[in-house]
Amino acid sequence: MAEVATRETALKEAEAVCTRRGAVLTPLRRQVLELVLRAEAPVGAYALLDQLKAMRPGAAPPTVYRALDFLLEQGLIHKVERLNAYIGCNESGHGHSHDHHHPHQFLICRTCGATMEIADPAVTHAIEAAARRVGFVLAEATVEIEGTCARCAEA
Amino acid sequence: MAEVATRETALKEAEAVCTRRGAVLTPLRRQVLELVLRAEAPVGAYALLDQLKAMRPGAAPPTVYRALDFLLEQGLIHKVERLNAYIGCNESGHGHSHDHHHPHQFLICRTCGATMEIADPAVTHAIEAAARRVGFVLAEATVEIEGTCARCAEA
DNA sequence: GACCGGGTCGGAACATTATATCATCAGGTC
DNA sequence: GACCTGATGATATAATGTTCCGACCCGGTC
Repeated sequence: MAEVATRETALKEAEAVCTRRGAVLTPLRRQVLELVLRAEAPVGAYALLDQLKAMRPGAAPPTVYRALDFLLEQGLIHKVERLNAYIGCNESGHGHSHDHHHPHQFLICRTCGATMEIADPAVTHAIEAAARRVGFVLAEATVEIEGTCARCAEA
Repeated sequence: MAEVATRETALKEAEAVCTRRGAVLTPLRRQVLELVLRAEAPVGAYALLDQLKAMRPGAAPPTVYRALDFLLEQGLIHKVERLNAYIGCNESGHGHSHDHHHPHQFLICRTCGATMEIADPAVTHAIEAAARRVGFVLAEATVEIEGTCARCAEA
């Protein structure tokens, strides 16, 4: 499967990114990251916890949330606010080498749940301009677009 | 205070909007709407519940959530996903007469908590274009911009 | 070696946000 | 009156997220 290869690559790169920054991708954090990457759609913290318990019987909510916080901090995953769920950061294409927080947008399919990350410069620019116009100093923008993905729309 | 007048107007208009649609702005719903409008910043459901209890001793979570669902449905309030909080819909300026769901964006100040609703056509258009480009059928977009508002930035 | 300090993790309890379910009541319709 | 519908009352429970304390490891430093 191609996805497996992609995931392996992503994990290796995550490792590299952390090392470069003096952060440590511990086995626990790596496991959680792998679970997030393995999922087809954004995953909830407690779904991750359930899976994690198979490997680590003692796992509790803080176990997962600490790992997620770390991964969010490092920009390796994102949180989808509308779903209270987490998704692997997809850098493909755009030139951010895992910036801690890079501008991005999500397309969330209501039918199949698949969530796609894009980084549209026009959207980013329009948001920056809108903020500037009212003297607002932008720190981070959440853009979550809900609807029907191409595949589900034609079916 | 000007805000009181504004609020009165908003409540009257809400009443009118509901009637026009055959929906009923019951006393409970009206009270919840008023509490939301009265708040300076987005309010959580349980904060509303606490206030509501003063007027309705029997109020429970479903009491508030049902009212909020109705108000969301009617487009009289919005939910701020990043804060799990609710805010009155501000139509001022743009021409939507309480559409059920009109495109809008939030500017959330991390310092003072104030949250401003805007409706920037460029942002809306860029999002529509981005979705169309990948064959995504847009239903609704959440745009929540966090940062520092003009007032807090200069202070 | 002994000691300290930071970072990580285990584990219990708790806080916050939201929903499910069933009962009740008022108003309209047949 | 019997029946339906929409709104609310009331209890319980689910889902999501945090606080707190203590243990442990590891890299310095004396």
